[in-house]
Amino acid sequence: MNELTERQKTLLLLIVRDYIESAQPVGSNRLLANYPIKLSSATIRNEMAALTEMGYLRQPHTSAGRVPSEEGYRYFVSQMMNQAVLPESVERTISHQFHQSRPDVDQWMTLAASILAHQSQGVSMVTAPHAQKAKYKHVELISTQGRQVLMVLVMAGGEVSQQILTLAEPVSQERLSQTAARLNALLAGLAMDAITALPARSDALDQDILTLIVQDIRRAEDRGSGEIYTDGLTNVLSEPEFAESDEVRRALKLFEERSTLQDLLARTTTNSNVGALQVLIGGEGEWEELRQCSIVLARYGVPGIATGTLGVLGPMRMSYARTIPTVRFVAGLLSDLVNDTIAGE
Amino acid sequence: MNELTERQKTLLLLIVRDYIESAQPVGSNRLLANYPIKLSSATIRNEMAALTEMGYLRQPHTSAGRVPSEEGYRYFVSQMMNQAVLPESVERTISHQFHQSRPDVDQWMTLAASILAHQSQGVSMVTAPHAQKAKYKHVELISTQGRQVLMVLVMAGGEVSQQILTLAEPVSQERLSQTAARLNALLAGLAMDAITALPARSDALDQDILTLIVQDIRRAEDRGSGEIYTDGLTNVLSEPEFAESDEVRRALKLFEERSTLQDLLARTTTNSNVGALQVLIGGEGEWEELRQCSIVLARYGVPGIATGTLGVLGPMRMSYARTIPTVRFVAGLLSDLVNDTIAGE
DNA sequence: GAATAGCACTCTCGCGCAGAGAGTGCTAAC
DNA sequence: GTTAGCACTCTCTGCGCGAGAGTGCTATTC
Repeated sequence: MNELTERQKTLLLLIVRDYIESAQPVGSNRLLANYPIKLSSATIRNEMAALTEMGYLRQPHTSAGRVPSEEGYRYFVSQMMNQAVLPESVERTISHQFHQSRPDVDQWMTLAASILAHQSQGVSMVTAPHAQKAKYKHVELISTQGRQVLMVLVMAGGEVSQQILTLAEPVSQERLSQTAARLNALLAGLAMDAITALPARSDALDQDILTLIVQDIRRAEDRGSGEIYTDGLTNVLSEPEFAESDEVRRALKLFEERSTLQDLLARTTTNSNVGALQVLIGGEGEWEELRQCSIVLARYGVPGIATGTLGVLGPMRMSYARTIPTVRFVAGLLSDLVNDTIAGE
Repeated sequence: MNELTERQKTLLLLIVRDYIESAQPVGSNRLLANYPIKLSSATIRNEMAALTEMGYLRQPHTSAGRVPSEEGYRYFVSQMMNQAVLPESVERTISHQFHQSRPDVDQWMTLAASILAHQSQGVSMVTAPHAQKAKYKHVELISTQGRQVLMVLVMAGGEVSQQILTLAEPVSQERLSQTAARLNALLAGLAMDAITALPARSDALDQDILTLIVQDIRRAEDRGSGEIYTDGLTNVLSEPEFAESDEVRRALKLFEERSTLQDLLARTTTNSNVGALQVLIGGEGEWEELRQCSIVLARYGVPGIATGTLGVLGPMRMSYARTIPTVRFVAGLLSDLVNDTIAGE
C-alpha cells in the first residue's frame, strides 16, 4: 500500500491540512487557489483519484471535494509526529505556570488539564501519578469524634488516601497516635506482599487498623490509575461535526462515567513507554462512541515507581500540529515533577 | 395580578404540566383531548387569552398553542412546592444507598450528585459541607522526603485540607511529630481570631507551621463553599430546547468554571434557611447564560456549624414534580449525616 | 508518455411556492 | 356565561428548479 509518490505525499498532506483548517471537503481548484502548486487542477484530480483508490481519501458524494479517511489522518499524524514543535515562548509560559503553582499533585493535575484543554481546544484528561506496586510510607489516625476516626495513608511516591473509619468503641487520640506510631515503625517501606506476610498483631486495635491499611493499599493498586482530571468539555461542543448532539453526547458520556474512561486509558497505554506518544484515530474500531474522534495520549512519570497518563480528545480533524507537541511537552514536565518528588527517597 | 379564578388556576396547571411532558405548545383542542375537562374548546381559548393577557402564558406565534411564561412556571412551582412527594419506595432506595456507602464526605457528595442527576434527568450540583467560621481541630505533619512535608489539617466539622510544604531545610519525622503535638495542644478548638491573637512561638519551625495553618484556615473560610460535585452534564444535551448547541454551551461552561458556579450558589443561598427550597426560573434576570434554565436549590447541614448547597439545573420545563421532592429529600438526608458527624462534639 | 485544457455530467444546497394542518379570535346563537 | 361555527393566520413539509462546485473522461500538447 505504501507506493505513494513524492507528489502524492505532498498533496495528501496539503489536503489534510486544509481540511483540518476549513472543515470542508477540499476540491482540486480550492487546493490550487490556497497553495502554490505548480500543477493543473486536472493533474491534481488524477492524483486525488489515485489517493482515493488507495484509501487515503474519501468523497462524501460524487461531486464534492475529498475528505481524509482515517488512513489519511494516520499518514498525516505520522509525519507530524517527529516534526511538530511548540513555539519556545509557549513552552516557557507553560513551564512558568507549573513552577508558580503550589507543589501539590492536585494543583498540578488541574493545571495540566487546563493547559492541555486550552492549547488544543479539545477535551483534556490527566490521571494522577500512580504506582503499580504501592509501598507503605506512613499512616496517621486522627480522632474526629466519638467512634469516628480519620485515617490518612501515605504511600511511597506521594499518593495519599484518606478514609473515615467507625470503630466499635471510642478510642482516645493518644491511643490512636500510639497505634499509628507502632504501625509506622513496623511497616515503613513495605509492599503489599510483605505486609500480608506479617504475623497478626497482639493488640486488637493495631490489628484492625492494619487490616484496613491492607484494604486501602489493595484498593489503591486495583484502581489501575489515579484520579482522572478533565477540562475543556465544552470545547468540543463548538465543533461543526458535532452539530447533531447525539454523537457528541455519547462521547461526553464517556467522561462522566469515569470507569469506562479509566478502561480506555488503561488499555491503550499499559504497553506503551513513557515518552512515546500514541494517537488513536476514530476509536480504532474499538470504541464505538469515538468513531468521529481522535485521541492523543502519552504516558508520563517514572516507570516502575509512579506513572500516569495524559491526553487530549478532539474531533478527528483536530489540530494535531498543536496538540501533539503540547501533549509531549506537558508529559515531559509532569515526568520531571514526578522525578523531583521521588528523588529524595 | 392575583385575580385568577379557580378555573383559570386549573387550566394553567394543566397547560404547564402538558407542556413539560410534551415540550410542544399546547392548544385548546389538544388540552381537551388529553384531560377530562368539561368545557368546550372555545371557552378554553377564552381563558387562555385571559391567562396570556395576565402574563402567565405566551404564544410563540399567532397560530401556535400556548407556552408557559416564567410567571406561569413560577405559579406552577408554587403549587408543586407543598404538594409534591417522592414515592416511598424511591425514598427507601435512596436512603439505602446512603447507608451502604462508606462514611466518607467524598463518597456522600458523589452519591448525592449521582442520585440527583439520575432522578431529575438534569445536571446536579452539590457542595461539600463547609463552616462559615472554621475551628481548628487537629494537624498532622508527615515527612514525604527531603524538605517536602505533607500537612493534613482537620477542622471541627470534619473538613480536611491537605497541602504539601517545602521547608527551608530537611526536618526529621520525629521533630515534625513533636511540632504537630505542640500545636495540637495549643490550638485545639480555637477559631481564626483566637489563633491570630496568640503570641509568636519561640520555636521557628512551630511558628512557620502556625503561619501556614492560619493561611489554610483563612483560605478554607474564603472559599465560601466546599468543593463542588456535579453529575449528569450530558443529560441536558438531550433536551430539545438545546438543539442549537450555542445555548447549551454557555450553560455548561458555567460548570467548567467552578468559580462562577460557586458565585451563583453562594449568592442565591446565603440568605436562605436550611430546609427551604429555592427555585430560580430563567436565571431570574441575573444570569444571562441561564435564560432558558431553571435551578432547584436547597441548603443542608447545621446552621452555624457546617452547611452546604445542593441543587439541580435543567431546562425551564424540567420535571419539577420529580426534582423538587428529590432535592428536598436528599437535602434532608445530608443534613442528617452532617448532624450525625457533628453529634459527638 | 506524462501533464493539461476542455467539457459534459452529477450531486448538493438554497430558494420560492403551494397545500396541509393546527390553532386562534371573533361573532352569533344557546 | 358558554358554546358552535367560521374566517383568518402562521408554520411546516415537500417539491421543483437553478446555481454552484467538483468530478471524470477524452482529446490535445509538450
